[in-house]
Amino acid sequence: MTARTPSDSVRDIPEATVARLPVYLRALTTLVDLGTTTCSSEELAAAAGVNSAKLRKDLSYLGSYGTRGVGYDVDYLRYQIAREIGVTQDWPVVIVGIGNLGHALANYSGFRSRGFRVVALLDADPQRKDEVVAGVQVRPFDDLERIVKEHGVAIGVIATPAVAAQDVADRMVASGIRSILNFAPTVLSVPAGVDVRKVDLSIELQILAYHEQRKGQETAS
Amino acid sequence: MTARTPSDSVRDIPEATVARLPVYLRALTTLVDLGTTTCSSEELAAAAGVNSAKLRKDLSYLGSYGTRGVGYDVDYLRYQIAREIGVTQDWPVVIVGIGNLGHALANYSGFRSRGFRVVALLDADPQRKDEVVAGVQVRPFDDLERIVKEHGVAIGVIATPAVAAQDVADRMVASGIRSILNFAPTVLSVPAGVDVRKVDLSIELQILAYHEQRKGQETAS
DNA sequence: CTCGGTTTGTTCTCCCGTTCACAAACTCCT
DNA sequence: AGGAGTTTGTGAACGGGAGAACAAACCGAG
Repeated sequence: MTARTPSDSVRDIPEATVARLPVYLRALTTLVDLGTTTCSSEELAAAAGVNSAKLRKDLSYLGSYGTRGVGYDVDYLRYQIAREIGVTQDWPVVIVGIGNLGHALANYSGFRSRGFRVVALLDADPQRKDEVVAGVQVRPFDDLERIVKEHGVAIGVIATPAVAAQDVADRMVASGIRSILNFAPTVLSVPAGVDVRKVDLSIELQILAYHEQRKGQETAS
Repeated sequence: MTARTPSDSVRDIPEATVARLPVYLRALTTLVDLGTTTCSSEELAAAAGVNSAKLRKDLSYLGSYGTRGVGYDVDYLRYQIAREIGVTQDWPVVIVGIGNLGHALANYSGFRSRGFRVVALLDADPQRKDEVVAGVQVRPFDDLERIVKEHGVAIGVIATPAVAAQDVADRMVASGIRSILNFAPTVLSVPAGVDVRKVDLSIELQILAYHEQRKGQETAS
């Protein structure tokens, strides 16, 4: 991963905790919408689907934002988590590959509501140039570099077929993008300092199939 | 989780390993397409993006399918992993919620090629009843029970808005579905014995944003 | 002010997963 | 046949995360 200098005194939050913070954030937002002003770790844990001890330990990495004997102020805690994750600021994002999945991503409201702004949709197919998806015009892939520079894009989403993914990733890295969310079913190789997260739709199904298969064997024994 | 009886002598594969088997399967399929007949753990690990020691340990849970001094027979190993996961058999699947994401999932070729067959697309909106997506006609949600029974469906995919997800899950469970892949941004509560896996598009982006934010702080310090 | 009830923050222990390192086993060349 | 070179499978050390359990801190009643 990235090297840390000794002077880097930023609190070190465990990776497992980082992965759960967005879940807590969503649960808190739901509670705010319900009009709740205060909640205990037990309640919040139930809403987030985790153990309450785990939740408390996770939150303790951010600081002491609760009150003993009372619980957490929902709105205050929500802001603190949002700030820690970084979704209080605006994150410009480009999506490459406007197939079925690209369409779905461009229209996904969960992005905009969490500080992610889709500034461009790119596709290699010139035929799609005139299309407008979710209020954003599809542009040729070659515009990538210009758009990244112009909007200060740091995060790129790859929703292309597998064969094109590595090329797209290379171009993204060359343009200055340092974080990539990859939906293509390929292992991407990127230089150190660039983060890649992978979402694979069929892998999740295969994991379910494995367990399902075992369930069947169990009842048969 | 599910209770295990003492007589249940099925090899116990660690969860972390199960999650990686589909990755190996895909890497092996790529190698087969390239005409490779044999590969070392080092090569396969590189193709799958993991450590070679981890790969060997993972494979050792399935049995001894390699040859020391030589490596693994690509085609043979591929079949063994596929059999272990259960993708050599046919898995009928229903998708509920034919919005943008449902469309993308229905059209995703990665499902069919791995033993998953979409037998039905369901949507609560009666207006969509006549639509045909990926060669499958959209049907009303109330047909769920009948279709599950008729095709012996064990796996359901939820691609609805968040508010509808819990209801859909309840109906799925009532119909006999025991494995659910949830794309809706909600925590589902299901009875014991039912597996739920969650894919959340915006959570992955938020994790990237967190790391991206820290990168910025680092260069500034 | 004191005491009982409640809830957080944290320590401690246990377990799972990762990685190293090496013996066992196989091939090929001489 | 024997030895050098490879590569697998696994034992053992190591690190991180999960959960239980408890002390510290807060509120409210009397």
